[in-house]
Amino acid sequence: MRMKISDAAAASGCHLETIRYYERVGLLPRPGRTRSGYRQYTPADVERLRFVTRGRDLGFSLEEIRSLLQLAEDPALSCAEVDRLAREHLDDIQTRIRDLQRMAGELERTIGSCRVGQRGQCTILETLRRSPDHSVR
Amino acid sequence: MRMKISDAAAASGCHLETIRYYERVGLLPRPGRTRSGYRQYTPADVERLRFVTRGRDLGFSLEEIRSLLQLAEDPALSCAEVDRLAREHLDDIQTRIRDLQRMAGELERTIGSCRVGQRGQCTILETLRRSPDHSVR
DNA sequence: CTTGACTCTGTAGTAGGTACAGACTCTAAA
DNA sequence: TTTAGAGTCTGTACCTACTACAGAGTCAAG
Repeated sequence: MRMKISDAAAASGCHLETIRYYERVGLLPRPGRTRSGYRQYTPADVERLRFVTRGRDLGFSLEEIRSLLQLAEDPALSCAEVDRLAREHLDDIQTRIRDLQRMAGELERTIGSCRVGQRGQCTILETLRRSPDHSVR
Repeated sequence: MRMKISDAAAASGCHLETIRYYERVGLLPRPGRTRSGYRQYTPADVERLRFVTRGRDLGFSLEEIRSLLQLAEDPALSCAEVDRLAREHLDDIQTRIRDLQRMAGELERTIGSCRVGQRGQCTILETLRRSPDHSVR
């Protein structure tokens, strides 16, 4: 039933040192210990760990996950609040996608216009020297 | 001709403390000083700063920018190496875009299926409890 | 001569971990 | 029984790319 940290790591897909880190920042309750001081994890701990790693996979910050965990434990289950958090996070991700797409677009155009070996001028370096191209933003 | 750090910041669009940081990590040469110890920047320094901030805008890491700066100063201008760096970076950005798009997709589906106020079950929290949905990856 | 804006150095903090060192502990084989 | 190897413990340092001070010195205007 109870397992050591390496087993909890294997069961949750979470790196062993990351588990200790989550405990330190208070995202995981301090687990029980064997007489010799080894941490002992329950299946509930593993579930919580999964919840955290799944949240990380979806790009939530640890603070957001902390809130989600509280909401998940709330018996009065404030679903509207969960919904708000998720929508805000989605907005944030979409902003990041647009930023990266802008970067990718500029890089593609720059790389595309580069004739490797052309004497003297490297268009990529010229792009970096130039001020930003506002026509695309 | 020579200017103080706040003027260099204004001229380059780079935060004042960031300029000192770039100097500390060796991305910017140590500038001259006035008798009283104030840093003095030349237009060439400002150009270099712009190059760095522009690189950052395009998502390059400081290490990548360090390499680009060296290549830019190389009289034998190894354009192929610049090209390789830029393409690798573009690849990296595209990977990040795909990751974020996967997250956004999952979040959208989850949020969409959530009927706020429905008794008992919050689909968003259920998604977090469940193991990842591999059908979409 | 004082006031306020600027600059200096050095250090600490941010997020989300990762990577040790050095000391214990446990298990299995010789 | 001893001993080797694997696992675990705590504590600290490191990573990126900055930002934000504290406390001291400097400069220009009124």
